[in-house]
Amino acid sequence: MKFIVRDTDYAVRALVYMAKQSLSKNKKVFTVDEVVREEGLPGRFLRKLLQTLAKRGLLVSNKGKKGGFSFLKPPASIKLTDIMEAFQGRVDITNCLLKGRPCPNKKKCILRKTLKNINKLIQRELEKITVVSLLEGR
Amino acid sequence: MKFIVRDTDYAVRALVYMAKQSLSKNKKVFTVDEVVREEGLPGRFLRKLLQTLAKRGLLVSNKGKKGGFSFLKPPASIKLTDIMEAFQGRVDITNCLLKGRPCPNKKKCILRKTLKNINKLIQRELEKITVVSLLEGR
DNA sequence: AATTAATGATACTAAAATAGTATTATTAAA
DNA sequence: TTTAATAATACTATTTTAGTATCATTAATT
Repeated sequence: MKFIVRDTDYAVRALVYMAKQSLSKNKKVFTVDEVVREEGLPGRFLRKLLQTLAKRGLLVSNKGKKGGFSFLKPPASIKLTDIMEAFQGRVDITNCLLKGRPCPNKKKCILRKTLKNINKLIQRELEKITVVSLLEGR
Repeated sequence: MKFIVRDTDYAVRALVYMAKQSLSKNKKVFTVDEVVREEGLPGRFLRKLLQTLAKRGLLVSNKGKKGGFSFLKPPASIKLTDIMEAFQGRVDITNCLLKGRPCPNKKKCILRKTLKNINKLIQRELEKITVVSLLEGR
């Protein structure tokens, strides 16, 4: 079950690396190439991901020599859900299918109710996880 | 987020229909064509799905004239998770990616722990849902 | 015995999603 | 002016999804 997509996964790795360097060495600016070297991620692809995070207001980007990406929001305030939303939308496991047509049973569907409740819980739990908590393992 | 795949969705619809007829009219055997007519699902596709359920031991199939599918397990004992497992494996949202390579951080990854706990909870909740509870909406 | 109406098994296929790559433009420092 | 970075956007290969198609088998009916 693909709950966390690859984009999110790669972005998390990049951010955790950046947070680590930022907290331990007070490093501020990171080029895509550096992160790629350290984390072994595909370069052009990661660049696109970091661009997305910049558009989302989690990072700032600076062009030109000495340019790169840095945190706009402090990494302790970046939730896993922020990153997930950037790449896969809000957590939503309540999908019903049936070929585009609306489910004729939406109102009384017990599955839907259950999934909605589970969804809230997932949301709450994932909001507790931040880039820093991922780094520190707690 | 694709939590319930189309196969599962279609299979659930078929089984709920069958359970309804079974409980209200004491109907026992259902052809694919009948279910397709009533539920508007793609025929050849549904046939494959019901075959899978038969292999899984939820249904029995009978070939030939007057053949069709009928419940092996009573519909009140068929859990949503049984159906999901047939088509999408066990509920597992704890996937880590990184291009095939094992995540170097598996042990202390807080995300992994959190997802494992959530996963257990989802499993427990979905096991409460059966074909009959879906039919009755409770 | 032949016909009909059902499933069984398996191969095939079109479309969409995923996971990237490639190219050209822009920008800022040295 | 050169170099080293990101920005934007188009392109592409692979995989997954959502089916369809074909032929075989089986059992009841005639």
